[in-house]
Amino acid sequence: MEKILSVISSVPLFKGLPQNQIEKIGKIAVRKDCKKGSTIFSEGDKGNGFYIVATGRVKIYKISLEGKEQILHIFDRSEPFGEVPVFSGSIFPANAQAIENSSLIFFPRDAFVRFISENIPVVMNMLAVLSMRLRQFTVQIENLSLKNVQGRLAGYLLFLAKEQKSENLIHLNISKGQLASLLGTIPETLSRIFSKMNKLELIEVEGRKIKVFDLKGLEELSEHGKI
Amino acid sequence: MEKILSVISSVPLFKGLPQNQIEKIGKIAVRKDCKKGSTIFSEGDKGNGFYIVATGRVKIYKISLEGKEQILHIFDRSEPFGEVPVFSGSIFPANAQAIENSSLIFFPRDAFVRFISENIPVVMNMLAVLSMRLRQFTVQIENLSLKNVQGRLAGYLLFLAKEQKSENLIHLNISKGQLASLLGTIPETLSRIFSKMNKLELIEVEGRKIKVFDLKGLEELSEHGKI
DNA sequence: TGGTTACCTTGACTTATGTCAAAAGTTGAA
DNA sequence: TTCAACTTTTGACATAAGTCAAGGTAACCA
Repeated sequence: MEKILSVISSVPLFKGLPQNQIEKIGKIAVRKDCKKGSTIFSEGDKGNGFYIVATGRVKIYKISLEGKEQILHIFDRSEPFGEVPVFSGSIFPANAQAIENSSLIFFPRDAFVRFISENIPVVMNMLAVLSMRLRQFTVQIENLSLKNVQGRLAGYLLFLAKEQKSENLIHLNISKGQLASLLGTIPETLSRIFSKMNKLELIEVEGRKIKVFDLKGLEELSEHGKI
Repeated sequence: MEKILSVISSVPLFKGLPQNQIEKIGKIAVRKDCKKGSTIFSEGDKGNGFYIVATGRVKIYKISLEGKEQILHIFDRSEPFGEVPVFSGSIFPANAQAIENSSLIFFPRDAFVRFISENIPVVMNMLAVLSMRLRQFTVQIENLSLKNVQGRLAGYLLFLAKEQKSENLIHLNISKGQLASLLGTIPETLSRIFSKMNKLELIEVEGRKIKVFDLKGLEELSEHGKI
């Protein structure tokens, strides 16, 4: 039980809450463990609450009738997901699946709404979370419609480099197949673009490790889709 | 001044507010008139507040370096837009332009935040608004990545038919060029797909009027991208 | 009412990306 | 260690969608 509390108190969503409020919300929370590959919820399911990732990772994705997958987002430790149905309507707009063995904290809708209804700081934090997410989605829509796959990949590599604070060596945190889905393409195309970037001497790919030779070139590619 | 109040009181965002609160928020609001084609804000601008459409229409869009446009959303009467910077960071993530002569109501950030900081119902409404928008964006990302242009157009026509409660005759509320941008394509491609749908005897296009002959076919197209 | 501007359509061509199939590489459990 | 099950790569090919250029239509203003 302490473990839940320690996660809750480290989550930006509950930043600034006094200890007694943290404990209050800890009483609402329920721990759920998910094995890698297990489904957390599916599009159309009734949303009776939302989640926070305690450990592991979760992908949010859509599936076409033909079976093609588009990943909307991958959530890491201490990030909340699945809040949309809490505040609007009641069904999840997408699917969620654990991509690693994960431990989640679940907040049942009614209890949570009751809690925040008297807690302005948390509501304001939640507004900030949703706004950030909207911001990210505008970027994703822009990427899908205004950039080619090469530009999207370059942009993602730059994002990773920044996140990992490493300009020369970056590490893919998901499989290439999943990366393809996140970038809105298929593994074959992604593979071809990787080897193209190799030939252009921008990067060198070795499994999940990527050596970056030409950061400027990647930036160029990310902005114009070509060099 | 009464006009602002009448708009505010009809807006879902402020639904359920008592009259004295409506008046309070009316004192915060500022009216801004925009001619068709005028820019309301640009991506990267500092966001000092958000807007509600009183009359007219506004498009939110992104532009690539090459000049291609992707419309993210078109906002109608009584819909709020530009809230993201109010709650997260400070710059607008996209551009806004009036596509008709429009009258807007502007809410300066600081005064608005001060107001809702003591007004739980409005914050909860705002959470609902942002959640709805996230929902819409997930659909748009799904459309862009998992459907072809034909499928996206079919889906949009079905959406219009529903909105206009008319299964046989629908009316495009934007120019075909703008529709192309909303669907993530270019006018030439859109034009070709319209004439293809004509040949398939699904619809008949006459300017902005579209006669629908085969609703089932459109649904098929929207789901599978082909018949 | 005529003319200018913006909007829309059509045709010929190019290209990025997807499809299908098979080989090569990698991983992990028995 | 070995075999089976994934994952990734490669090749040949198909196709949706974009580009460029030109012509047609509709809309608007003076």
